[in-house]
Amino acid sequence: MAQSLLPVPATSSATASSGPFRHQHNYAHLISTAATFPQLKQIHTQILKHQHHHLLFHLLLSSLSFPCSNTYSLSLLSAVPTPAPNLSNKLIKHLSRSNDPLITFFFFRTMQNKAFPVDRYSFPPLLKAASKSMALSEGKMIHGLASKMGFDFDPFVETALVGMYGTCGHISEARLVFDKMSYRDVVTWNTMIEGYCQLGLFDNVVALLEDMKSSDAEPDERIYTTILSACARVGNLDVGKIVHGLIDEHKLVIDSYLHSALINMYASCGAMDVARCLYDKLNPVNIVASTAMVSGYSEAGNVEAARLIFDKIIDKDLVSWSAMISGYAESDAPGESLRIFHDMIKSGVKPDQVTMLSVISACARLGALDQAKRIHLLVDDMGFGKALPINNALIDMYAKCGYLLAAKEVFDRMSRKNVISWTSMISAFAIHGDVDDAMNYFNHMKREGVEPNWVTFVGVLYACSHAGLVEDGRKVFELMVNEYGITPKLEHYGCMVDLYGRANRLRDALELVETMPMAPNVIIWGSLMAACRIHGEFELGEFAAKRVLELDPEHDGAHVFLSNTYAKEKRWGDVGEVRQFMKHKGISKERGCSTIEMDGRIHEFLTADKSHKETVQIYDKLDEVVDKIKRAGYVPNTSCVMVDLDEDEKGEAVLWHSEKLAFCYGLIRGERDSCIRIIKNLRICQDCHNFMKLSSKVFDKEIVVRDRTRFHHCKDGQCSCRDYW
DNA sequence: TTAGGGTTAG
Repeated sequence: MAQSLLPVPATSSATASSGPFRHQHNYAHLISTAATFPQLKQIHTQILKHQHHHLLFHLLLSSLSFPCSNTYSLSLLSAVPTPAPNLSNKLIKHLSRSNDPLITFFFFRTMQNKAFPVDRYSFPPLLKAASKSMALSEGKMIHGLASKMGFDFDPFVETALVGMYGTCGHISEARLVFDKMSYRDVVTWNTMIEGYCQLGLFDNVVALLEDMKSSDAEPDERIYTTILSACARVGNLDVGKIVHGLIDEHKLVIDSYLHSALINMYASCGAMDVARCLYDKLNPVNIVASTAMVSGYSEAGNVEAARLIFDKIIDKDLVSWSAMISGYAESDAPGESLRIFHDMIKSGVKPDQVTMLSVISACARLGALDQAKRIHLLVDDMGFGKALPINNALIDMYAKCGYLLAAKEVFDRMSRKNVISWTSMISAFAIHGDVDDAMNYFNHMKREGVEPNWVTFVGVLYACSHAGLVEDGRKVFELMVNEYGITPKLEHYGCMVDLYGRANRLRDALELVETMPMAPNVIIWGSLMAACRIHGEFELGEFAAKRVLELDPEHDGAHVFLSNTYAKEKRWGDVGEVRQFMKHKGISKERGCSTIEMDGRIHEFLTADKSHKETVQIYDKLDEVVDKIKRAGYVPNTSCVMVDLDEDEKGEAVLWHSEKLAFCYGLIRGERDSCIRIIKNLRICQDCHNFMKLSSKVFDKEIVVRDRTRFHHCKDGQCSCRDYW
């Protein structure tokens, strides 16, 4: 769009006697309406020409609203005559509210050198600037100056000090100032409470609310809004309910802020029923409350409900779009996340870095490499290519799209790396079964002085587990506890149980489950159960499956495991009971689903799927593939199928697994491609694994399959997992 | 019209 020009260009014939620059009020108007930085500079030229130097101060204020003009503004500051105190303070306030409040102190130093007036009104905005930029040392400096000038007993200054110390995390110093105050109003109380809220010190918050009762100040809706927002952030439903109770008790008027804060608190704490009830009473709804509902539903795993609310938001803003994009990115429908993202672009709302993090994460989940590459280019175009969190996400994305080399390239090109970068890379090696590099990078990061955190250890243990390195895993676990002082979490125990289980050390696995300091969850029992299936330990497996069902009565895997186990042992009564229960509850084995990306589109195949428009060719190709690999030694392995089908049925059930269909489609459409990439929702079965290995040799293709937990790179008849998975 | 406090994602 063309930028509006000045009414009369500075190079025109406008002089002191004619045109818009003749009168001072015209300057004032021009300064306030200047739309571009060059326009402002033109006005500057005219001001100097006509010697209206007292207008330079207005010009200075105005120049602050243009980005990247700090040097210019500072030079203006050196030239302006000393203003009245109110104007001087206006400048400080302006600076403190800018996007880069830290510059306030550069300007303030110049102002002091030029002997600009400083009075008690100067201090609150100066302290605000320190808070906003978390600049404790600047804040202390201002505190010192306030004391020197005798303003540190002004209630406004004191409140600002409480705010500054609170924001900078020095809560006891904030409290010290607070306690010494002779007069506290509701804002002071709120500022102190906010400090405690930021640190999640809710006991202090509740105590302070209690103290307020014996003070002159009554808690108002703003205080409650502050607390509710903090409760929402950390998911503290208990205190949130207490606050809700107090609001009702005091019959406070619930304005839209407070109403939205209540909705947000309940939604963030997962209490969607209450949130919904409040939301339905909110009239008119507002974008904040609606966005809170979108996030709440998404987090609760109910993206459909989130979408219904999202669709009704009239003027969607960056936050609401991003909430929906993030909701889908973490759901089972990451493709929808990308579609919404494109809608957002079309609607003209500009994504920010955080939106892009969700989009990258959606790509990672989707595993679609071409999409991923396009998003990477887009992120670079948007200027986010150097941002650390973006690069960390890109590492994860490429790794999960099966392109380990690209992940490593991103990592190598990063000028700054943090623990997340290293951890992402270690986890990348882990899911690709490259335990040596996972270990190398782990040692390398330590040499670089980057301290591993609990997530790093999950990655390293995961790598050990996938490679069956029991002793190494044990050593890493001990290192974590003894040398890094990290208390093992459920995730670490999960890795260890998996490690022992897969390595057929089921007794060790069970012992760990029974002695770990917290209650094992479904994943842990499920992992033990899976290990028992692999190693044919049906008695222990039955025990584990029953523990799984205690925690999740509708767990499909446990029911299937029990049913198969009972059938193997010819306990037909038990088989019938399990089947009956599953039928009654509508539980069935999760249907296998594989996707393959072709010509920029994602093609999805379910087990025995016949809905694809090239179904006939795909099944023909399947017959052809089976013929060819049989000559290379392929023998169908039906051990993963429900055991009471007859052998023919079993053969077909295995033959039509979704990854085989996706592979055949890849063969048909990607003749020239040397690599076929498939994403599968479940673990790959023995038969498909063998099928892929042999196909990689017979058709001379690299086949990359991502299953629920790891990658299989099949080439020349071998798999990177070395058949251990 | 010279100063201090509130809501949404990651």
